[in-house]
This record gives sequence, C-alpha cells and structure tokens, in this order.
Amino acid sequence: MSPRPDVSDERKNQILTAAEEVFTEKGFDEARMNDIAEQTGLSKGTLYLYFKSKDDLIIAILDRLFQLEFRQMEKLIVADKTARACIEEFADLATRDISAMLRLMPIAYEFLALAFRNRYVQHALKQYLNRYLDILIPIIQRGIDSGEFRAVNAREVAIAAGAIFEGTILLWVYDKTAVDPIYNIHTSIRLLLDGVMAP
Amino acid sequence: MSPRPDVSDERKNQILTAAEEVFTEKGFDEARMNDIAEQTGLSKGTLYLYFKSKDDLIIAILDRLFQLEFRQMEKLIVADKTARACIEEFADLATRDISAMLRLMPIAYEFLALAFRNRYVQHALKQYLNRYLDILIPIIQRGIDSGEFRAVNAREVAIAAGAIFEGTILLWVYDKTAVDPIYNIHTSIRLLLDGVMAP
DNA sequence: TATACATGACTGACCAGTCAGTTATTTATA
DNA sequence: TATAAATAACTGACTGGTCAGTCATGTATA
Repeated sequence: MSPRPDVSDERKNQILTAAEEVFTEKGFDEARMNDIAEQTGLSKGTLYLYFKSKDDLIIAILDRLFQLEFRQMEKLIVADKTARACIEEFADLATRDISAMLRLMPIAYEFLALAFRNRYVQHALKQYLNRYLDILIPIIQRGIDSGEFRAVNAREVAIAAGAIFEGTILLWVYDKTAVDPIYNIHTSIRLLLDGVMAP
Repeated sequence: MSPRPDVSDERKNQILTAAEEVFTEKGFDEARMNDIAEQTGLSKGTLYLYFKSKDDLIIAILDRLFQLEFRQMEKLIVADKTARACIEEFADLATRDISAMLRLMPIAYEFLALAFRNRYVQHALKQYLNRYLDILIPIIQRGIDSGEFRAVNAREVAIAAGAIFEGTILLWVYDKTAVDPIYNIHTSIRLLLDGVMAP
C-alpha cells in the first residue's frame, strides 16, 4: 500500500486551472511559473513534479481545452429535426457556454499564433476543424438531398458557418462594444441559412 | 547643412520590414533584437537609434500595417453599382493581396492576443473594425432602400460579412489544406448575399 | 573639421528549471 | 497504544544562461 493517496490527477487539474487563469491574464510569455505557483497555493518546485516544463504545461492546457470542446460538440442530437433546426441548435450549443469561452480567448489567439511554429498545436487545430466539418457537412447534405436546401455545396456552407462562428468572436475582440457574440452569431447564421433554403 | 543626408525614414522602414520578417518567423518573444539587426544588415545599437525599445518597434509595425489596410479600403469605388456588386468588389479588393496578408497572419494573431492586455493595440483594432463598418453599412443600407435587398438590418449584414472574411482566414489557420481563403470568402459572401437579396 | 551615423562588447536584471532538504501521512512493529 | 520506518508530497533558495538596452569608440560625408 502507498503511504498516501495518489493526488496527482487532482493536482494536475488544479495546476492547469491556475495556469489557465494566469496565462489568460498575462499571456504565455509574461506569465511566470512563480505566478502560477502562487495561484495554486503550491510552490514552483511542485509544478515541476507534475509538468516537466512551461511548454509542457501550455500544451496540456491546449489538450484539456480541446477535450472540452469535443465533448461539447458531441451533445448535438440530430434525430428527426430539419437540417435548418439542426444547424440552429448547433449554433445554440456553441454559444451556450460562450462567456466561459470568451474568457479564454486571450489563450486561444496565442495558440493560433503558435500554430504557425508548433507542429503539435497545428495538428490539434486541424483535428478540431475537421471534426467540426465531419459533423456539419452531413447535416447540410441531408438538407440538400431532402429538398429543404437549394443544391449548394455542403462543404462550402459548413465552412461559411464555421467562419461566421469564429469570425464573429474575432470581431468581438476587435471591439467588444460593437459586437455581441451570441446575438450576431445567431443573426448571421440565420442570414446564411436564408441564402441556402430552397425557394 | 547636415554633414550627411537624412536617412532616418528609409532606415525606419528598412528596420520595420526586417522586424516584420523576423517576428513573422519567430514570434514577438522568440525574436531577438540581434536577429532583426542581422536581417537589416545593421547592428543592434543602430536599431535603438530609430526605435527606443522592442515594444516600440512592435507598435510601429502595427501602425504601418493598419495604414496599409486603410489605404486598401479606400480604393473601393461605390459610384453607379448595385449594392451587391459593391460588396462583391469589396471582397475582391480584400482578397487581392491576400498572399501578402496571409504571410503576416502570425503577427496578426499575436496582436489579437495582445489586444486583451494592451490599450494601444485594443484601440487600433477597434478603429479598424469601425472604419470597415462605416464603409459597408451605408452600402448595404442603400441596397435595402432601393429594394435590391430585403428589409434586413444593415449592421447585422455588415458584421456577418466581416465575420466571414476574418473567420475564413482563421479557419485557414486551423487547416491550410481544408480552406482556400480566396475561394471560400467569395462563396460564403455569395451565400450570404443570396440570403439578403429581395425575392 | 564637425557631426550624423553606426558599432558591438558589455552589463545587470530576469527567470526557468534544479535539488538538497523538510513535512505529512500511512504502515509496521513491539 | 506508542514509536519507528517508509515514502509521497512539497519547498524555496540557488544557478546558469539569456537578452534588452547602453555607451565608449569608431567612421564617412558635407
């Protein structure tokens, strides 16, 4: 028997949550390992018991973030709904926990910048987009086949919808007073769908 | 008379161009002032004759970037065209020099991340969005008033178009093989416009 | 000769990562 | 029950490398 219960999973998550907070506030480079240690209530040495480097910690945050996103996507229930209703529900789902998401945008854009130089980050983002397309394209195709939608290209529509989602948040970063992510994502998706509906 | 001709404007631009290159490749934090000096063919000390700090240099790059963008926007000629044609020309214009733009995306996303912590960057991005909206909203409104478009909200359409533009490039960063910025921006804008046209 | 322009070795602050030492908890033994 | 042994968990002062920014010293041109 171990002389003490294993707390490593708990500690790892505790550290990741603290790191997320500190990185969000200061950025990857301005954040000090000491800041993160302080935020957890642990010492700097302890961080290195659970993560072998600062970079390792950053990558672990990326992984946890995408796990969450994927779990979110899987909540979509397709059964007996119109394609339009499915896509609108998808938008609902995506905007449901938006305040938690928006909080993490400083990190998200650092990851996007990192993607140009870091293969692992690059691969994670690629996976994310393709997982999204694999869900949305069949729904749109079903809408086309059933005559609900015009004979558009399903992939092009899926990319347009994805661009609206990501782009609206980006515009919100440009000016938080000019754009309301939830509202504008919904109105934009509706305009797009209007352009796709069969006459 | 000065003992030598004033080269400071030329030097500044030379340094900015070199810095842009190095920052694009390595990111703001991994880039060394020595790297930039080497890229210009000047010495590190000389950089500090023209820019008082690394941060100052980064901000100067931001300023030059937006100057260029604004000059690009002003090329749009509105006279005697349908609103739809105007918006499509706007998309043409925006995608014309896209390869130069895409090259700078690593920097662009670093600026977006910076915007959360740096007031100056924040203000520059805000200006940019609002300048864009000030151009596009009147065009769309004109389309509505003339009966070319349905009675939609001009601002919502402008934001949707902006989101498509910015979001498509973002999706391209996610996966450069899955998205073709020029092609997908055009198809998406067209789908949106289809949704806006009067029946 | 006067001076704008340029240099690059140098410095000092900074910080990721280390490690010798400490503390806390459980188990084994008497 | 008391004590000792075992070890997981944790600590924080320290180190070595790094790099932005400086400045004493050139150099070329009017």
